[in-house]
Amino acid sequence: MADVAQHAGVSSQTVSRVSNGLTNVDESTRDRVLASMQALGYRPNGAARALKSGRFNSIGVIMFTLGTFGNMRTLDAIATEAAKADYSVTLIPLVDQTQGAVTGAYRRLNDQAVDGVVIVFEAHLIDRGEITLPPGLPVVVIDSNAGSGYAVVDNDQMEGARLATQHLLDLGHRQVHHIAGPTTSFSAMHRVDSWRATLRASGITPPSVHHGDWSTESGYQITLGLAADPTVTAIFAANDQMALGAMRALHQLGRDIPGDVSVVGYDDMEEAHSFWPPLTTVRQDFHSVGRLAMSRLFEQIAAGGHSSSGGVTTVPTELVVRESTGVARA
Amino acid sequence: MADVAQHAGVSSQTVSRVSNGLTNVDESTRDRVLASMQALGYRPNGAARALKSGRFNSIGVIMFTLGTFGNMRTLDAIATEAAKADYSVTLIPLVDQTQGAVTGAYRRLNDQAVDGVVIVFEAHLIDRGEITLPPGLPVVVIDSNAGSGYAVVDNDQMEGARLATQHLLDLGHRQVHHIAGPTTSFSAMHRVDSWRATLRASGITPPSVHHGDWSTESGYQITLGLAADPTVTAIFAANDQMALGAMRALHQLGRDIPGDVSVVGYDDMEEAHSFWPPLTTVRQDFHSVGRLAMSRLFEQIAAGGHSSSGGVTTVPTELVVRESTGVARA
DNA sequence: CACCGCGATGTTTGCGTCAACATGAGCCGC
DNA sequence: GCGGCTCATGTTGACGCAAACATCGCGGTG
Repeated sequence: MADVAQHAGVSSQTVSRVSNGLTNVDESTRDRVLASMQALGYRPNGAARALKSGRFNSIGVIMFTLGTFGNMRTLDAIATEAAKADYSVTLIPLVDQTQGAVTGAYRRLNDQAVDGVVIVFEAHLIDRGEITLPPGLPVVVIDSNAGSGYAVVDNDQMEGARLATQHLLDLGHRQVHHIAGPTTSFSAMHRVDSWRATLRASGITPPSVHHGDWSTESGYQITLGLAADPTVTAIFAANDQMALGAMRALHQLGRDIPGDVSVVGYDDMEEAHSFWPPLTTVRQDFHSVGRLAMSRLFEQIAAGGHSSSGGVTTVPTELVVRESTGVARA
Repeated sequence: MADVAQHAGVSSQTVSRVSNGLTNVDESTRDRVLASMQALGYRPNGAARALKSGRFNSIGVIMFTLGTFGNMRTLDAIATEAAKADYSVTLIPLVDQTQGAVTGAYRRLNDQAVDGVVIVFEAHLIDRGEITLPPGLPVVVIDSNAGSGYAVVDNDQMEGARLATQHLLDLGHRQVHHIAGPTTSFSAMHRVDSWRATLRASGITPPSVHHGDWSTESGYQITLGLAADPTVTAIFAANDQMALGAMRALHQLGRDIPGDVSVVGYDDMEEAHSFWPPLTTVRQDFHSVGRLAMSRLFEQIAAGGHSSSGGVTTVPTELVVRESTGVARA
């Protein structure tokens, strides 16, 4: 900066003013400074600026895996929103759920300069004390609803599962089987609860639940078992991948979809409308989740990080009916 | 930091030494300092550290979209590698390809403190001068091979397309049709070139190419047109999504896969083995790409960012044969 | 016993920037 | 014509940390 100042024949403070776009600089001086900046290839040092201002214009995102459709879409939305507000996004991946990995992320979080964090994973790890956040740091949790004091933004899991289950009942199916996500996932457990409640509301005793691990393979294996029973006519899978695996198993067993068995997924990933048959599924609005998470985070940052508003913001879900569901056989 | 020093009855420099894990501190002193740090909830200020050291322990990733399978897998690998080396990853999304968006990212890049950047998009934008990187900043480009002076890491697109095409020829198909990615993508164009070359090597005149936009929908639409011609027995799609769309169109038209038409994809996304039928595809090793990109970037960082080694590192691809391809009808 | 060396710790200084205050030149109005 | 005002610009100091250097105490050595 001093070099630029000398080159332009002004003081460094004037360079600072130009670089920050302040108005009280004479136009000719501004031009001269800009030219010098160009000539010397000057770029402001973000670290020094952050040091002075105490703001980093950066938010951290903590997640276990980029591998799931939902996380990815959420991250995309967060990054987009952050960019609009002139914030950058720093990724803090947790390689696995062991204590060591969590501790490492914690250290990286501390070292790193962020104004706030978004946690995209099951927050019970926080509750169980397996991860500790610096006090006073603005935090928003996505895709979970631990009873923690943190702000939470989530898709309406209860409503989504209800819509899916009710849709199958409305088509005349007498029973709806559920391929759930892992028991460690709050989202998965909410969908299970809501599926059960919806069946009970229609006077149906819920069958036993089958837990997969979100993968197509687990959906395939579980369905191979389920479909051995010819009375099974309706399957609700907790995500589109497991629904895809289920459909593969049904195809392989020669069962017609939806003639013999109806299948509903969850997520509405891009590919779902091109599955064979096109998949009826519950659309999650990840973009809104990301947007709302960011706006709640920005609120906290603006408030100095002291408003520990632990409310839950819920984003509505929507059933998308395609061709993998049909009326039950008579 | 001063507070901690006073609380522990030492100088701030000793606190600094403890915080950086230097060895020349008496054990009792270290314990005392650590206790004080805990008690006062002290966490080091990354900005100040970066300011002093000139290192940010952070690398930037520039990408247009998180929405494609390949980008997401690559990002995952990069984040994992970075974490191992104690670097964090800062996302710099480019909302669209307009000049404005690129300029915005450029500004953000300058403001942001990064030790190097990985560019995950078509680098011809750099060549065309639509984006300018600060001189001396270590750069690695992924998924492209612009003739720019930058280090490039990429999957072996030529080999992958050759494997796919040759596989279909080996099965006895007399002609292989290609659903390509958009013309703006280097990867897509390489696959086109290699597909053509492989056909010509067998004395076959390549048919006209059809460009999709990577989406299932575009694969579906193009295949609807292609399959109107009953002599079409083999389709090679430039990614798995378009292959999925192609299979949907074929199902809809009542064509058997692979009895009537064989389909090959590209990427080997998780879901591909659960498509119906399970998709024969070319597996790209995104993890290796991310790993190699990071190691080349770290080399440059270690060398002070001055080694503009513009070499291309190629990662081998592999054909995964499943059930969407079969011998040609007699 | 004077001296050296070494390891633990303290002191000083400056990284690049910007807020706060200081300066100084031009302008207005009475 | 001079006080007071505005606006452009310069000067100073501080943000939190760590490199470089200074100091201190202790044990060993000739």
